[in-house]
Amino acid sequence: MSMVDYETVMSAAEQKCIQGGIRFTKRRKQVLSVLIEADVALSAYEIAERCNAGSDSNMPAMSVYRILDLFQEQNFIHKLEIANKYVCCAHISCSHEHDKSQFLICGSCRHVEEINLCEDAVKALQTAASAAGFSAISPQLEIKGRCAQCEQSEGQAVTL
Amino acid sequence: MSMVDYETVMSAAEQKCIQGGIRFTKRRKQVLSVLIEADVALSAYEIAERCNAGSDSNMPAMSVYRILDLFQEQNFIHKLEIANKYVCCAHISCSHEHDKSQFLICGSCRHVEEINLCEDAVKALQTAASAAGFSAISPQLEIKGRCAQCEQSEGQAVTL
DNA sequence: GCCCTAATTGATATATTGTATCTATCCCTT
DNA sequence: AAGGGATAGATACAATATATCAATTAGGGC
Repeated sequence: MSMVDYETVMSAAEQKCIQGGIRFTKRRKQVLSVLIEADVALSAYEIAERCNAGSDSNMPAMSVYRILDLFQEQNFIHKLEIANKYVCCAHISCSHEHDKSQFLICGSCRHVEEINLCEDAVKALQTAASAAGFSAISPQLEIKGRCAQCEQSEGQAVTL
Repeated sequence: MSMVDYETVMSAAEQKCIQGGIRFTKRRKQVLSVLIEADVALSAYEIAERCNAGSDSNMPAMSVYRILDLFQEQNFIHKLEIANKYVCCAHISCSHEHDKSQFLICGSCRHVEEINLCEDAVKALQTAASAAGFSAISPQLEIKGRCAQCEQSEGQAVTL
């Protein structure tokens, strides 16, 4: 996520770990670093690769999964289920409530924008869900699309 | 999808295949049958299992994937990407344009409802997407939730 | 009807994503 | 320093999906 400041996020994460009685270990720092510096969503195996790229580190994919689980519980990251990939939360260092997360996911370049829908739109979704008998809908909404850059560079060729 | 009539859908599919110069083979009929009769979303391997259940048939999973690809092109089915599962389109036998598909997916029992959002809500999504630089968003929207039945039977235990 | 071609299916291998389980190590507390 | 919980390592395996090439089937022109 290109909009976040590395140091700010890392120290915010560290603070939240301390407050939660959780260690912010070397492994966890590695994983979070990779996610902060990525400007696209990454799979667990891609995260492992990036951790290991050009270094002596040996991050097993299984550790990545464990750390991703922990980070999701802590709201440090989000899993994009339509892509089976992970992104750093755009609001780790804010005091946001994380009561909802809405993502635009570019099907071409995998760039992700975390957006905020207006209340009315969210309510419309909830109303439609209620009408269909769904009393509780997930606060996470994922919308696949095509970012402006890809739209421009590839013209009309839309492969969602 | 419990709301569709088996014969109506099968013959509609057959007609569309003929019109499209595509064969509606035994294999393809098997897969579509299974999807029509399922009231939840199924994975490709689950479809293969059901094709083979209690019969001499030997449907390989690879064939299922090929047929699912074809059916998606023909708009006979939808892939739910947040679940990696497949459902029969609720509108095969209608003359709908299939310009949009919106799904509510129960995270507990996997029951799926294909709904129609009001135009305003759809426009709100598009507006939010445009503001974030996404000029083209997918017409398919997937919302994870919890159906009324699961909500009732499992009380407050929400595991989305 | 027969053959040619294209569509369809069979069969096998492999890639990708994710879970389960058990052991070893680290680090904090006492 | 020792005990114990949190963390990490290691291995196996399950679930989902793609790639590839060969075999078979079905229609269309002769």
